[in-house]
Amino acid sequence: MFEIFQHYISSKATLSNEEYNLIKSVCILKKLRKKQYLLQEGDVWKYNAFVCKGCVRSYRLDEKGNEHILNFAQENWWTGDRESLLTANPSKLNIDAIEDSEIILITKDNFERLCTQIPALNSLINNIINKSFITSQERIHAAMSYTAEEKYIAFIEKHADLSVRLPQHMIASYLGITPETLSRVRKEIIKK
Amino acid sequence: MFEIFQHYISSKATLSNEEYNLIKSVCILKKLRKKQYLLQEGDVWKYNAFVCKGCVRSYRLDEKGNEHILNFAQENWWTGDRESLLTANPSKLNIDAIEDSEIILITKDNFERLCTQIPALNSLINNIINKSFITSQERIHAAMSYTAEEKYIAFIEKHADLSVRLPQHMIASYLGITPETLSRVRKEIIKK
DNA sequence: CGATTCTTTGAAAACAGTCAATCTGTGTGG
DNA sequence: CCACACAGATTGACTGTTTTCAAAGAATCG
Repeated sequence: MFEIFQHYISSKATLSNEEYNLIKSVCILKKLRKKQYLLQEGDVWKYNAFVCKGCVRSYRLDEKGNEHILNFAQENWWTGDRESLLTANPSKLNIDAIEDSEIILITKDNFERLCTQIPALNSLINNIINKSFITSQERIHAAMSYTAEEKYIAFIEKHADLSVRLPQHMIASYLGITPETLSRVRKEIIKK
Repeated sequence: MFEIFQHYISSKATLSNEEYNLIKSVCILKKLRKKQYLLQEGDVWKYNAFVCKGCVRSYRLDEKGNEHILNFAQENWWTGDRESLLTANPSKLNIDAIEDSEIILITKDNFERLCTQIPALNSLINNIINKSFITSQERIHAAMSYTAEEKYIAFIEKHADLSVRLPQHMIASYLGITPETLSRVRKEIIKK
């Protein structure tokens, strides 16, 4: 399982064997069954988490109890709650597994230590945060200016891989529309 | 004008006089008249920009030519287009001044050099990006699960200072609703 | 299989958008 | 200093998209 993480890192940076060993020594391996929680609302999140296998989603609940998916994370992507991690406040997020998954966890303290010891890892993770920020800006724009149909088309174009392994109602939740609307949108698209 | 920037930095980190001088030596001062562009769609953005005085907005245009405001930046906040900065792609954003403003620009190259020379500045800016990311996640959630009224109330609660200096139609644009809807929402709120 | 979960469909309702007209306030030029 | 122009805000009537609620099909899993 660590090999997957190592392979990911090596595609982004050049590290020595000692450095990999250093990283490996603080990795916590976690297997999740489908539907199992990685994080529940109210808990404080204390890790950096890397998805080696499977897929997880992070979502919030509104006052009416509706789920709103904020992010998916499949193989070779990061997950967690940066807000709770940084502020140590109880998380507003839930994260659970959409499929049986394997996750590597590194505690905040260990991760920070790694980052000072391995600058390349530090810039790697800063890069990820930058990308995440850019992605969210794009998503805000989509949420504000796209119709339901445009949102869906943009999603399957950008996330072709994800869109085939996710149930439709989760895509709907991610796009901020109801499953019924998504079903109708798809019907319209197929017509064309 | 640099004093404002210096004051901001000193509230977040402790730097030596030489370090401040180093920063000052690469600062480009830019004054903007109201409505003047800082960045226009299609240009490549190459700076880190800090607002000393005034207020700017960044927005995108959709196919119909409607403006959608992504961010405001008032005194002591950063602006720019991180996507264009990182990828060197032409920007999809426009940034212009809502009020007469004074901005400090630092070119990408100079900023990176500063960050390696002054680690505290590096972590300061990483902190900002983290916060920006958290803010956008919050905004995505709001866009997906709030009604127009809830969006507006959340906005004026979170941005009391901004809400009094912005024209209503810009707030509407930021919230992803029409000026007419915002006007009606306000009417409803006053009623209560 | 049987049970649960997911998707589809229909009809009605709600919310926000559009278009157009009017009102308000501000600033500029004569 | 007034008048006019202009940008912004409000209001009304109407439209359209999406939601809601309910029910029926389809698919998946133990």
